[in-house]
Amino acid sequence: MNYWLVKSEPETYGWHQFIEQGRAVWDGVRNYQARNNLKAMQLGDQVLFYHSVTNPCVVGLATVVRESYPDPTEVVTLSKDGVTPKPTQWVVVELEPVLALENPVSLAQIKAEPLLANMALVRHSRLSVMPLTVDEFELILAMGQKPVGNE
DNA sequence: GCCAACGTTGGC
DNA sequence: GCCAACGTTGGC
Repeated sequence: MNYWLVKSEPETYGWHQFIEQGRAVWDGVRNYQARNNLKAMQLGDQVLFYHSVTNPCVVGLATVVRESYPDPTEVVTLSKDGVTPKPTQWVVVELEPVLALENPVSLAQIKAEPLLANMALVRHSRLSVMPLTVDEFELILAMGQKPVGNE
């Protein structure tokens, strides 16, 4: 079992849309490090869903329901001979929602927590798919399920 | 809306 | 292979 965090801009694809659809094809990732993380995801892995840009916070928990396969949104390009398609290089996974956090865990809270200081979210703010340690994962989940005002 | 950080591209 | 220019992401 592995633990991950994925980012999405709520204006583009937010948690509520994810809930309505009940399943998401996590496409459009165009960064090698993030892609390698997608490839490493396994069925049943736990994935925190993070809203970036607007009120940045972890809003929910998802799980991997299909492992990586070529990204259908990738534009197919041809090799120099003009005939052979280049192998696709980007991948997607499919996710399903598990639960919404009662209290979204803000980036400010994460930054204020010394145990979370090593997260890629803090150290490499532009990475959109990142691994978490089990401790980081469980701590954020616990923070998100505490009653309001009890930090 | 601004800006810093980072990744990618292209000229040399 | 280096580096400047540029585009994008994301925090504030």
